[in-house]
Amino acid sequence: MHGTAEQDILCRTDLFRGLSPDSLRALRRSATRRRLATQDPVFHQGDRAETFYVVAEGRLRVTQTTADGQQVIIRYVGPAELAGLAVLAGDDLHPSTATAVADSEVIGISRAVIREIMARHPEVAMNAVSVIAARYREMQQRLREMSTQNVERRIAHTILRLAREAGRRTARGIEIAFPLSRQDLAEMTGTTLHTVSRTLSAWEGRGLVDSGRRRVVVRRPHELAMLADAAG
Amino acid sequence: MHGTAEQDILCRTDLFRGLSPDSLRALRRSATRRRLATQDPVFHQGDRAETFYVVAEGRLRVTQTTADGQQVIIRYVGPAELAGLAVLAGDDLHPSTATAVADSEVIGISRAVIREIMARHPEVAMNAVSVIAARYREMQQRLREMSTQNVERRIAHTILRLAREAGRRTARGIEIAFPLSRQDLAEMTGTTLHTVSRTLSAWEGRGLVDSGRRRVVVRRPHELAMLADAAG
DNA sequence: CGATCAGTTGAAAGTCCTCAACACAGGTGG
DNA sequence: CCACCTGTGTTGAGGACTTTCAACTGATCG
Repeated sequence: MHGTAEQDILCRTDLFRGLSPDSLRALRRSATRRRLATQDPVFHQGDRAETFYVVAEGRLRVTQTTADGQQVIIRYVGPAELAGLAVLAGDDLHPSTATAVADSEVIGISRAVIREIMARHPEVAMNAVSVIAARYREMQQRLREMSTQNVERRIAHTILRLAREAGRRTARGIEIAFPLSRQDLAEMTGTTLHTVSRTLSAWEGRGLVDSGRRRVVVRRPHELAMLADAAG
Repeated sequence: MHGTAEQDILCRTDLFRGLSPDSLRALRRSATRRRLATQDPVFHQGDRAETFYVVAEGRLRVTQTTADGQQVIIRYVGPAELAGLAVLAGDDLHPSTATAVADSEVIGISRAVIREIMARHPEVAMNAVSVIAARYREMQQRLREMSTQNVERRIAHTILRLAREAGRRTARGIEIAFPLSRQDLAEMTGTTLHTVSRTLSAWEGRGLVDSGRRRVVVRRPHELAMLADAAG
């Protein structure tokens, strides 16, 4: 059962798109599966980059910590997405930390195996180029947001993005389907948890969102999007 | 003469490292060379991504413009570096604009050619992964700076980076070897030209830098680095 | 030599952060 | 079962940092 799910996940990733069933089977044999509880670490910033991971189920948070201990969230990684891209590039060390934010299952693939696959199957190497280029573009967009938008718009954009990636339709609106605290949002938008709290309170007063302890529901996505695209 | 220089540049890029002399010769034949004067555009945000460029000489500025016309500088690109990475990933459109900031020479390579080379020579595709991953890491670092540091430290980091990439030793200190205005620095650090001007004036008063019309010289790199790494 | 571009600086205003105090939920252990 | 402890969230007050607005200076270029 799980074996099948695993293969499904692998062939549904952008990275392995187009790889032959035979190669996928071989890959699956050399991959390791790991179950994670909430808060379990996958790898740490500064670890040797020996293995990267495909998320089969659940969600990881990828963070970087500065010399003086401040943390920023680079990204959340969901099913069929990758964590540990440094391994694809052959870098020595993981530049970031990955942690499960929900019960998760990941498939680990070693540097040796993926490098060999890329060397033998150029289409996989070219997929890797596309995957990393997509992340690069994402990062450019966030940099642009950080450079040009005020805090409120950045929070709005961030919540809308998360709702798109990990939203669950409910009676009350679109619920972000993993625990998300004020502090988390602050680390994604370059602000403080206090400012996030004030902003969400204001939105709650206007009926745009409904939020509480590590929980955010977007009640009026369209109005929130208007706010995100307004000047300022 | 130029032919030789051109081949030198191509085989000195990280992208084509390890490619055989024969393939390099073939590549050189299908590449186009273009001379650019200061301010000449190379490609525009939104253009079809048909060609990417290796800088043979000079320097390009890569920017993104927001819907409301604000500009941010993604990066400066110097000799042996690439502009137009979207082409490598097979994306449809250039997400950014590249412009010469000095008299330059670039070598253009079409999407069809590079995709074919990557398909035939997996080592080039893997090089491409490394090149883009390095850019991704750079972008992560800048995002972290934007998220956690005040304006003064961001400007300090930015100037030190430019001095490292494009610095020229002079009697007075390390001079950034291309025209760089207050506005440019503002677009790299997410602030305004006024704040950059005030900051540089203060530094000038302390003898850290020497700057003027589109010109920055770092007089005391070490002290500037201390400032860049201090808290705040 | 006039027009334009780049830079400087003061004053006022605004955004956002810091500090502080409190509220509330959920789990733990007595 | 309840008291406590910790993690999370809220909100006020004050202040720091940065922007905005404005006026001015000097350099560059046709």
